Amino acid sequence: MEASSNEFLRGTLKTIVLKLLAEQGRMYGYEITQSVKERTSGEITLTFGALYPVLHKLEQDGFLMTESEEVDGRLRKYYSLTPSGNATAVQKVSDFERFVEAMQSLLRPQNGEISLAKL
Amino acid sequence: MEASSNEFLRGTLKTIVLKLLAEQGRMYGYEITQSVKERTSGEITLTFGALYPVLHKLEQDGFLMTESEEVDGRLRKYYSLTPSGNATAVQKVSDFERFVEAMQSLLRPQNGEISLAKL
DNA sequence: TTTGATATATAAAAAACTTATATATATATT
DNA sequence: AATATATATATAAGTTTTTTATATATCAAA
Repeated sequence: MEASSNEFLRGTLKTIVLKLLAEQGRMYGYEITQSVKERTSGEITLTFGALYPVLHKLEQDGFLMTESEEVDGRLRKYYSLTPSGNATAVQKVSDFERFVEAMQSLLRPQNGEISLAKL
Repeated sequence: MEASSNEFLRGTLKTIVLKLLAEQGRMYGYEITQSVKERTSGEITLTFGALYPVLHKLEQDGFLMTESEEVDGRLRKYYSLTPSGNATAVQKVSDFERFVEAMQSLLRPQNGEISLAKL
């Protein structure tokens, strides 16, 4: 019953994180994984081993800032966007949309394929 | 003037190659790079360093078969799909479309963002 | 003759991701 | 009381994928 690890996720992780933070203001790591799972009906699952390194990298690069809070005796590390993180979020979402359009022009059925599908 | 290397291309290379071969019947490496560049108006550019290893890998995995031909004194290695390659092509294109739908549900502007964009 | 287009290929390095592991608290179940 | 599950972050080892650089070779055009 495991959601098969998605090869297409490669390269989109930063975009997802930046976009969710742009939208939500601030989130903590665990919350991001849950949010992605829910909103995609389980289609996309972020693993912690992938997420945390990405969060640290984005922080290093000056796109994110953090504040730690103790909630119910557990530590939460909230991430939010810096101004340059915000700009990058906008850019990356737009880049992804352009990429998908380019992919559609490759993956759209061409000439002969339609008739085959009609059989 | 270089097309900036596209991070989103990660993980989609095999899908692109399989789909083009499913559509065109047979192609050689160089032809694949040119076709992708043209059809995406330069948006997606496959590098040879990435393409050839992928072609070899797909051949190893039994998805592609090859025939070499000499054309104008130069060697061309034509690739075409095996039956399992054909099935994989169909599967991967469908997987990619599902992935894009999932991504849309993450990247679509939510609640507050629309009004911000309207300012 | 040298540049650009055509054509394939590999090796070294970097980047990204998976899998496994570690730690710790709270709640629900047996 | 013990165990499992959910919450929460983190890192290390290993694999895969991709980038960048390099090598080889023919043909056509400037």
